[in-house]
Amino acid sequence: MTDHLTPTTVFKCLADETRVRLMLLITREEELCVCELTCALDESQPKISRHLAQLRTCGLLADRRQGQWVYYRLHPNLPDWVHSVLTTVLEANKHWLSPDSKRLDGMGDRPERAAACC
Amino acid sequence: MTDHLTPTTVFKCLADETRVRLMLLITREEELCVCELTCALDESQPKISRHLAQLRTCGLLADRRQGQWVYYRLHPNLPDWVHSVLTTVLEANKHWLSPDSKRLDGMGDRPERAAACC
DNA sequence: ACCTGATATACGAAAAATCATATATTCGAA
DNA sequence: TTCGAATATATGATTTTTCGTATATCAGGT
Repeated sequence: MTDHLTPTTVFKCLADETRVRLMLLITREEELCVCELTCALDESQPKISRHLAQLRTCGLLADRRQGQWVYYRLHPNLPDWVHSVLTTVLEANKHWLSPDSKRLDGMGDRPERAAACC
Repeated sequence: MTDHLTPTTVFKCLADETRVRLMLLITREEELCVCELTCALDESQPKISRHLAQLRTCGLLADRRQGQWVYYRLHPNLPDWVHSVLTTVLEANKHWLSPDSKRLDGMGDRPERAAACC
């Protein structure tokens, strides 16, 4: 499903400020819910949701619903090279991402993370 | 000059089929002139030239004129992470690039490469 | 100076991406 | 079953990209 990810497709997905930031934050944090991402990027909810949907449709992200929250993570079948690109970019651009990371870290009332269980 | 390359800028540059192919070919071959790239991608000269200009303006490519030919190479001051992304993508997508590589390898009358000298 | 091949740019037109706003859906609690 | 919080989608307008074609520039040879 994510095997037909061509370089063009992947780069088009990342060719938007909102979407790169989303992808890098998720790469860093493993899993984040929509409200956390909305707060981190300080953008409107529909905007964040629309971009997440696009990343999910392309196969870069996978989502999981838990109660009222929907958590997004890197798609488990992401090709190695895509994963490698993301971590490389993240490592070299932490400063660029820091406004978002800070808002995320300073966010109160973050929803409890509970692994799919019980 | 290429230090202000943000992830967004870089990915926007790569978010076009023609431009990724150009970048990956140049990454593989070190240096190529416009006519070689035009032949490899099998596209019109103005189209190739326009995309090369865009990549040069963004600071991803540098050019050098030698006689009637203009050679393009990765910009010498390219940040490490950009270089790393390019080689990663290239290694993992040789098959995807092969139609272009083949046309390039099969091209007759390729202009002589002469290092800036004499 | 003139011609030719290689490359670059200008100019609309057409296509694609993005956005704000409004509205729908879904879940949990009351 | 009604309500509110979290998330998703639809819609139409606006902006951005991309393209084909025509034209300009520039170097080398005659």
